[in-house]
Amino acid sequence: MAKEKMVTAITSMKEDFAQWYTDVVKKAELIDYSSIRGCMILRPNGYAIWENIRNELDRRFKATGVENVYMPMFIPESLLQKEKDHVEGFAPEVAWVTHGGGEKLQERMCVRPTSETLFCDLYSNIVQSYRDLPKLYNQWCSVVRWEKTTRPFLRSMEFLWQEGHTAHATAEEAEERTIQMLNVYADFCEQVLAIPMIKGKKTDKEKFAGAHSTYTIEALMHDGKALQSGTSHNFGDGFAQAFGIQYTDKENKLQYVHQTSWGMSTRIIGAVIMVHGDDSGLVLPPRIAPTQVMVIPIAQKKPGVLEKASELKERLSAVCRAGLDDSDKTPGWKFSEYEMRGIPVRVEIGPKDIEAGQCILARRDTGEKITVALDSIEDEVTRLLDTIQADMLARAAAHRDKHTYTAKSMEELGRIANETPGFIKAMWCGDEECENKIKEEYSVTSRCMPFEQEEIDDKCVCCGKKAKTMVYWGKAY
RNA sequence: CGGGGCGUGGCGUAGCUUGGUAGCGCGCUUGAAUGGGGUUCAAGAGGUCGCAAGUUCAAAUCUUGUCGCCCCGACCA
Repeated sequence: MAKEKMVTAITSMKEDFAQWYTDVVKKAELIDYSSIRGCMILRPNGYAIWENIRNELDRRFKATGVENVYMPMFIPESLLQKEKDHVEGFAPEVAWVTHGGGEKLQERMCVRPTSETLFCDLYSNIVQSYRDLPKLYNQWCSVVRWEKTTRPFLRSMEFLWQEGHTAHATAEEAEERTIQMLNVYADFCEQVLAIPMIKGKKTDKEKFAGAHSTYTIEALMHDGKALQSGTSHNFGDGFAQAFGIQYTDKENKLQYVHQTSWGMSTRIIGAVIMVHGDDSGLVLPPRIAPTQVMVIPIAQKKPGVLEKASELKERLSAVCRAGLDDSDKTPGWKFSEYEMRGIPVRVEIGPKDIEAGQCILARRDTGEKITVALDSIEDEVTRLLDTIQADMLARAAAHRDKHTYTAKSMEELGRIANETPGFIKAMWCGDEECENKIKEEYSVTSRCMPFEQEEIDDKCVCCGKKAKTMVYWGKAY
């Protein structure tokens, strides 16, 4: 009977994946909807995950020499207009400020949809000499895009992210940095979020507005849809020319800088949910979980139980992020609640255990329960958290591999797209016409041209002409 | 922006076709017994039915408008 109640709380993935997703974000109390259209409230459970992501990423950025700054949230229209492709790409989805203090503004300002233009404006002022380079700046902020339809984490009108903006003396250095940051993202996702990524380059059609080239990491969700999880752009000297960012080189010649930008947003939390979650709710990888271990006392009013549980929590706090629920809810209720919230390990301790000098550890990812001696609890929990982290990555990788297909013909590609959602590897001639045709016919888009290429065939899957690259195709969020 | 669905105590809903002033479950509060998978019993508190106009003696119910949310497409991190 208890089980029945649990499954009614969250729609099963199989029944309706979209509804399952919405149920999880709400029931795990990650977000709440706000009274502003398309904007979400990050509640403590959700924001804590973002804080952990931010801390971990920030540490990794700084290890590569990046410094943090903060830019204004408003961009004057004239500044936004400077780079042609960039405006065209973003103009349809910017929010405009037209009045201030009751007065109409002489020049309207947009709320930043991204800050390339502001960074370029800054760089044009502070870069004079080759000695001023490189500039490796990053900012943590929110941006606004006037989206038509929104979903928690995946697409909201305002979202939190980081945007890194760098300026370099040479094209080679810029390209190197672009790839370096893509690798930072991919490593972070695999090691911390336990999400395996496909690294690759976007086709011209899919690249960022104003970019020379865009690199991406792509993940596969449980329902077989792809999610672009982070991007790194090489701008070449396009923005530098538009904004006049020039420096004097060693030969006393004026040169344009070469720039990059790279970003990861709260969208990545959507990936964590959709890669690891199950019908009981969220499943958090230990390294990102705000609470890694929750101690649940059984029969807590019996003498000595709460004291022992509290002592256990204190001991565990020395080796991990531990919590104790001593509320007067029943144990069964607590079990379900913390499963829904995705806490990796649960410790059960009751009178019988105390007498036997042991406790029970339950894994969130597999549901497995083991009995361990209280004496060695720190070691056992530490090891179990590592095991869970590794197993989650392995499972996600196995799922992705199982749902990665190859297609040698349009028919095959179409059949896979319609019947077995996942990544589809297929050869491509490089012609945008073929790319468009595949999208129109099967509503799959090119996810990326992976760094790890395979020669599936020598012909383009669409037109049959000589193939240039292998492309990952898929339905995307 | 197209197509579909939905707004009724905190949450989930019944009532709407055929107008007569709102019922149920969960949750919440208090007390007691429980406690190893959402425990049981008892007593309580809580709603201008999304908003605005209109029709009517009378509107949750009918009409019009409006706002919002969810899902599916087209566009984007």
